[in-house]
Amino acid sequence: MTVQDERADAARNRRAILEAANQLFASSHSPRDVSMDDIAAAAGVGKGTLFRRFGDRASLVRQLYAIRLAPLREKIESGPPPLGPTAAPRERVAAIIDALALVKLQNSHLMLALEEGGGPASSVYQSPDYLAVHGLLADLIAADIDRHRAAWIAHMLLACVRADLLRHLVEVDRMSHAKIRANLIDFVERTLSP
Amino acid sequence: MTVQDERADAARNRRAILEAANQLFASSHSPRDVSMDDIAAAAGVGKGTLFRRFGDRASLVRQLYAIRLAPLREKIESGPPPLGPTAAPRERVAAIIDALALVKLQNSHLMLALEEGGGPASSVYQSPDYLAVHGLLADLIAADIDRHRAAWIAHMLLACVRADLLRHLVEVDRMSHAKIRANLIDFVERTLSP
DNA sequence: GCATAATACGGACTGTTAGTCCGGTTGTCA
DNA sequence: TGACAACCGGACTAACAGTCCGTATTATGC
Repeated sequence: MTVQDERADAARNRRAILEAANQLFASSHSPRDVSMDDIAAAAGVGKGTLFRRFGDRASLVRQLYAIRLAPLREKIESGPPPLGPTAAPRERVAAIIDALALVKLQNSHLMLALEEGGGPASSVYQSPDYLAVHGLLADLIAADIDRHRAAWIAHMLLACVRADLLRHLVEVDRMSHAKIRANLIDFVERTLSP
Repeated sequence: MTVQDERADAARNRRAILEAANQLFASSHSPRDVSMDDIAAAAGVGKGTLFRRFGDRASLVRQLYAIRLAPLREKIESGPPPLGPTAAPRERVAAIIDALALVKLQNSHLMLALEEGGGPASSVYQSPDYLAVHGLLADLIAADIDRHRAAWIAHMLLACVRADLLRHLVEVDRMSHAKIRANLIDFVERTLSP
């Protein structure tokens, strides 16, 4: 057992917790309805174990989020066009926004938990994930479209795919996923045009 | 004393509570740092009084918000152009977004409290205020720009003036209020152009 | 002024939650 | 197999939103 490996029981519990948390968030109307006690109980694990593994609620949610985002991250970092690095900047920005929207639509429960519960002073905007995608978008926009307003435009595009807005469009405005994505792509293209 | 008037002590306490709450939210880093006990104590009032007047935390925050928003609402409903009803739709939309951003920048503490703490399942998007301004913007956009995408565009424009985004732009990206508003106006105009 | 009833007050109380702590247990390795 | 490090569980704490009811204040009719 090398030093950074966890013990077998620890690994088993970690998986059980992630699984249970994901399940509970998915089947709850609001992330607030899911308490840490609920998650521990559903995972068949003591509360102490849950908190020792994940530190606090926000970290648990972030790990769940990271797991769901990993495939997209992979495609963006080293996949084929239009998401990968060899795509033309303009198409790549549109593809990234569309893919983000898709992931958020498909995992809205988790995304809501992430954007909501963060923690006292923790803004979504300071999370490594937001910073990374914002930085990438800003670079792409700066390279091809508008050097001066790149950071600004990147923020605006990301504001348009916030999980709570998407959720509202789906659940209250009854807009289909397809229509949301079509509108979004159109919107991005207009925004990126001169 | 007519039936809808409140007793003198009740009126005094209501004002004290609103004042104290506003003060506390303004001087706190995050709305979460301000508890209802804090507000009651600062207002020199018992907790029961606070909850009897306002029902719950979300209502209190909404009332504070409504007070700050009242002047703008007034200008939009019956003021002169560019905010009032006689303005050309395109200019009016831009003016409304700009004015909203200004109010939010000037009252960021309250706006954060509103967008954050809402309540279990209460989305910002279902509040009467959001619905009202979204409806107005959608109507204006439908009348003059794009009938088909009006509701969508209105949502996107409002997403761009969310309090937490504005706060991030100010406090982390160190963007000046003037620059934010300039970028925003430019962005809105581009969005509303064919 | 004063009696009276309606109204409002305050703070002790409840229920729930995130997060901590430590005595006991289990897995790993020699 | 034995020893020890890592891990486990759930009782515990602190803090919070929201409730309740005996007491105090206010308006009103006389």
